Order: sequence, then structure tokens, then C-alpha cells
Amino acid sequence: MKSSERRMTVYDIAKEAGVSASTVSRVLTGNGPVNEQKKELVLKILEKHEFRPSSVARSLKARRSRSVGFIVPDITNPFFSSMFLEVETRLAVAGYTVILCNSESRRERELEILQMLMEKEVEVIVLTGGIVDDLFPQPKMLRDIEKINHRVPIMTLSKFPGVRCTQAYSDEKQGVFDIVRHFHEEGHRKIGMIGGQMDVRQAFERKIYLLEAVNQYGMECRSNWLVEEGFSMQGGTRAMEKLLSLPERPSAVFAYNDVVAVGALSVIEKHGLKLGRELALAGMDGISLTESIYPGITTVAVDYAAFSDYVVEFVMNQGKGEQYKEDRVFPMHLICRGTTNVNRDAVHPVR
Amino acid sequence: MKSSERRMTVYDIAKEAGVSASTVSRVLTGNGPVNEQKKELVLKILEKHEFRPSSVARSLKARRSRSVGFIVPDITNPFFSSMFLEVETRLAVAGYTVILCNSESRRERELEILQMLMEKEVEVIVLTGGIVDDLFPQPKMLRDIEKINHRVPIMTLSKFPGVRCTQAYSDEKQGVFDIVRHFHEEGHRKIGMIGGQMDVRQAFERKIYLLEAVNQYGMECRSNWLVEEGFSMQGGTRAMEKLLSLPERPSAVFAYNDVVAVGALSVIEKHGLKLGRELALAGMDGISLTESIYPGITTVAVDYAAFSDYVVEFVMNQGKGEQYKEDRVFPMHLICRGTTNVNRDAVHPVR
DNA sequence: CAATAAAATGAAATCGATTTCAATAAAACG
DNA sequence: CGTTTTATTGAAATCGATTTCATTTTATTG
Repeated sequence: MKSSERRMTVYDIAKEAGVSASTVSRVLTGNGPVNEQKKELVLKILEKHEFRPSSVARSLKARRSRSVGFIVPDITNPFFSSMFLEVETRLAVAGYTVILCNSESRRERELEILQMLMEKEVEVIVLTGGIVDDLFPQPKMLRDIEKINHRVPIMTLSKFPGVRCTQAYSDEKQGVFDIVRHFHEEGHRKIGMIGGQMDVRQAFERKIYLLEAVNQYGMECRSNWLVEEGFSMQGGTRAMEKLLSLPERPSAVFAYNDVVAVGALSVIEKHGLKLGRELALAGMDGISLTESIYPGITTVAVDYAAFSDYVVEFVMNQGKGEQYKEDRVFPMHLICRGTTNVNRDAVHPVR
Repeated sequence: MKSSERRMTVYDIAKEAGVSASTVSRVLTGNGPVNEQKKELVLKILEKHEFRPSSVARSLKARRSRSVGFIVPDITNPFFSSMFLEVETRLAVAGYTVILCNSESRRERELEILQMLMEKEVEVIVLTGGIVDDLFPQPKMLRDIEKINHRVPIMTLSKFPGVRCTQAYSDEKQGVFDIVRHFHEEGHRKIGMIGGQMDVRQAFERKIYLLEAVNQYGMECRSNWLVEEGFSMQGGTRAMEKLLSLPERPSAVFAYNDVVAVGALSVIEKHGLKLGRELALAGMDGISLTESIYPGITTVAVDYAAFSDYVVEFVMNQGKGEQYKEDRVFPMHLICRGTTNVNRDAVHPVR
């Protein structure tokens, strides 16, 4: 098992086959003609040594790394892991390799990662839920991402207004409005929101949308019914606990995402509140967990397939033609489940 | 935004600074002495162009890719995503990049991935819950992994008996026994198991352990109380539904992993069974979800920190010294929660 | 101040595969 | 049979950074 052994190269193969390295390379890539017998001989020797050409050397010459970078805030969030699974599976078939990086929703970390991925010469960087834009984008940040984008195409899976890079995102405004309308139809008039983080644009925007919707439907939302506490399950738990400790509280709560909703749900159940009637809850993203726990969590789902198709298409089309496309907006769709359905108990046995 | 523009190289920098490429390289790496003023000049020019050396070229010369491959069956499973998060975060600090691949628990896919990662010349391959060994390892498979291991060190995070590669895994036998003992103490005598897949050794082994434990504690386990249906939440749901449809059923169920347990839990609740009393449930892995949903799921947890420390240590020590180490076995620890605790309702308000 | 040690530097080789280019051999043609 | 194509081939250049090696410059010492 000595790793000191030098790696086999095309030259070694060439020598053994009594041909030149060029010929071996031609056999390997299929570029250029090779005498049928020599080809077979070379193939036999390649097979014998189980020779695999170094893709590092190959990348250097070809100026193509056949790899892409994928940045997520936290791979532990099922929304991101599902998205990654879809994308990775499809890109793998096409011979691409995906480098996954966790940014922890920290701006410095994100920039470090972008630098690193550029050095690695990935062909595309997919930035999901990035925060580079910041809520109030400093000019520097904007420059950063555009400069980087100048060298390696970036595709963001969330909205970065004003940044010149290919963007794909869900129609979150529509999604939030769908939820609020649903709350309204179920008779709720006092709405709260949990989850999110001050400096993340996406969180900020969803909050704005909520307020707009609440306003439009003539409902109420007090400022202390907006509890942040981040994007995690634990955050959802903390936020809901804070919310429930208030003297007066909303009857319906919109969670920043499904993960936060799951964390919040346990608090509601622990407190013995009647779901849907005493306290309704809805999340966002449409992760599979929302339908796998009882009672199902109402959510607006993103179109995973559409997203990953688009990402794969973008990666595949790199080099050929345009580098920058119009924003692509996907609709979200509301899925009503137990956490907002007051008639739930009629369907399933009473617990 | 023309990407046709040639990439900047050390030579371009060198020319602009009026020095040789070697000097630029010395500034870049810190190897070898450089005149203080020239150094500053070069640094200024590097800064000006935001020059980043190509790590592809660097890897070729240095014969070190500073990247590792991480193979999981399914990144959507929180066990794997948590493990990945821990490992990636730590390796990133050390300047490593991690390529994540989903094997879907399919043997051919797994071998394809191993080949691909070798070509990419990753420095280490981490194989979590791999199936290369197969339940009854064909000689070919064994040869395959050992041949691969001969070139790039493989570390497995599950047991591969007889394969010469560095292995780290939990003491699953102890874990299963802990659970069964707990079931016994809670008064259960009829035990079932859900989840898993025929040809995956880990699943097979956990089943064997369960049967041994059941036997040791003088409990009962019928063959139709062992329902497989894979490793997913949906699988857990299906399996539990099958189990509950039986005329006679166990009073305690061990789920192959926590994800399966979550899927099963919803079925139990839907059927209105009294958790812990009428039907107890326990999983394995210790994913955070088990404590974030109500009622908490009893589980035996792996030591994530120990695992990831070990992985990082292994990666860092590559090249220096040994390539192959003794198996490392970590203890698991039982965490009792609502799904097995009959007194649960005394602690929390009645729902 | 001569002699020796230490510091700086660039040209060229290197990593491993691909590709260009020119040369050769074989085939086709008139 | 001489000439033009076409098929094969290998030597050498290339990708971009690092490193060795020999050389020059500067500093130190007796």
C-alpha cells in the first residue's frame, strides 16, 4: 500500500504499448484516428492497469474543470439538501462533480467560499439563499459578486436585485399572499411571523410581503408578533415560545420556512393548543417533512423540479452562447394540511 | 462579460512587475526569499488584478488536490447532512474543498463515484454507509475497493469487515441492545422492526442485533414484524402502515434509523394509538429532528463530534505516515423521549 | 580588503494529458 | 508508374504554477 509509488501516466502506457503518448491520448479521448490493432493493444494495456487519466492535468489543458460549486447556508436544511440532491444527481450523469459549501449565512464566509471556488476553477457557481447582496448592499459587496461573476458564471437561486447574474427564484410574494389568504379564509385575523434574520434580504422580503398581505386583507399584525431567531428548527422553537409567552398573541403564524415551522409545531403541541383553531401555522418551501409528520404542516411549495432543471440546463449551456440571462420566476403552490385545517379531526380519528 | 478573455497568469503579473514568474510564485507561496520592495510591488499588482493562482495548475505540480470526496447514500437524510456539515465546515477552515456525491444506495452508482473521485485525484474518499461490501461480498467488489484504496486512501464510516481500509463506526450492537433493554424495562415484550434494505449490510446487521437482543431478554419477535421498505421517511410510513394492519402486532418498534422513525410516528399518531403505552417507537442515529418534534423520539445517538474529528484528523494526516489504521469504534448513547416514555404525560400537559 | 557566507533572482524543467504540426506510410487516381 | 489524397504517427508545445539550479548580488567575517 505504498503511496510513494509514482502515478501511472500516459507515457508509461505508451512505452508498454510501444507507441507514443499522443496515440494513447487519441485512444483515450477518441480524437484523431488510430490504427485498429494499435488501438486494441492500447486498450488492453489501459484495462490491465485500470488506468484513469488524471482529470487535474486534463482540466489544466482543456481549461474545463467539469465541476461546479454549490453554496448553501446550511445543508442540514431539507430544502437545500433536496435541491442539492436533485441537482447533483443530474449533473453527475453528465460527468460533473459538485463541490458543496456551507456558508452558515455569514457574509465573510460566503465571500471566502466564492474566492475558493473561483480558484478551483469551477465552471459555474450556484448560490442558494446567498446573502452577498445584503439587505442594504454596500457598493463593495455588489462589486465583489459582479467581479467574480465576470470570471465564472454565477447562478443564484434567490433574488439579488440589481446584480448582473443569472437568477432563478420563486414568486415568494405570491406564496406569502396565498398563505395569508388561506389564513383569512379560515377565519384568522391576527397574524404573526417567526424565523428569519435581520440582515438576510430574503427574510426581510418575506416579512414585507406578509405585512402587505395582512394589510390588504384587513388583518392585524403587531410588531412584537414578529419574532426572528434565525432559520433553524431550534430557532423556530425559541421563536414560538417567545410568541406564546406574550399576553396577547396572534391566532395564525407564518413561519419563515418549513424547518422553522417544524420547530414551532412542537411548542404548540407541548402547550396543548388546538392546532388550526387556537393556533394555525404555515411554513414555506414544501419540504417532504411537512407531509411526513402528523398533522401535516401547511406550506407553499417551491417547484424543485423546475429549479433543478434550470440549474442543470444553465450548467450544460456554459461556454455556448450567453452568459447572463433574464431572471426566471417560478410560481409557488399552496398545500393545505393539518396545521391550518380546523376540520382535520373530522378526517382523522381524534387523538 | 466576455469569458473569451484569457485567464491571467503569474507571467502576466511578472511582466507587469518587471520580475520573473518565479519571484511572483515565491511571493504567492512564501517559499524562498524575496526582496522586500519587490515583494510589495508584486503584492500591489496581485491585489490590483485580484489575481488568484489556478488551483488546477497548482494541484498538478504539487500532486495534491486539496479536495476530498464524500459519498452518502442520500444527503436528504439528516444523519448524513449533519455529518457532512461538521466535516465540511472543519475541512474548509483547513483549505480543503469537499465533493459530495449521492450513491442512492446503489452499488453500480457507488463504484462509478469511486472511479470519478479517483480521477479527480481527491486526497481522501469518505464513504458513509457504503454498500460496496455488499451483504455477501463478491470477490470482485472486495478487489475493487482495495484496488481503489491502494491509490487513494478510503475511510469508511460504517463497518466493512475484511476490507483493508480505515474504518470508523458506532458500536451498533451496543446501541440496539440499549434500546431493547429500554423497551424491556418499559414493560414491552413484543418487538418489531421497520426500515432497511435487503442487500445493505448495515441494515442486515442491525436486524441481527435486534434478534439477538430480543432473544437475550426473552422477548418475542415474529418474522412478519420485520418490515423493510428502505431508509426514507416515506418508507417508514409504509412500513408502519403494514405493521399496524397485521391482526397481531408488537407493542414496541425499533426503526432502522431516525428518519424511518419519523415517518412511522405520523402513522401511529394518525391511528390515534397511545405512544409509549400502546405502541413504543425508537430510532437510531440521534438526528436533531428527534428532539424537535413532539413528542420527542427515543433514539440511540452516534457521537457526531467524535466522527467528524476523526475524519478531519485522518484527512490532515494524509501523506504523513500510515495509510491504514485500526478500526475505530465509538459508543452510542441512548436518549429516552416521548415515544417510549409512558410517563410523558405527567411531564407535559395532556394534549 | 579579500574571502566566505547568505540572500535574491531568473531560466528552464516539471507535473500529466492534449493538441498542433510536420513527417511518413498507405491508398487512390489519372 | 508518378502524383495526389488520406490515414497514422510521434516530437514538441501547451495549459499555469512551482521548484530546482546556477548565477549574481549583498552582507559578514577574519
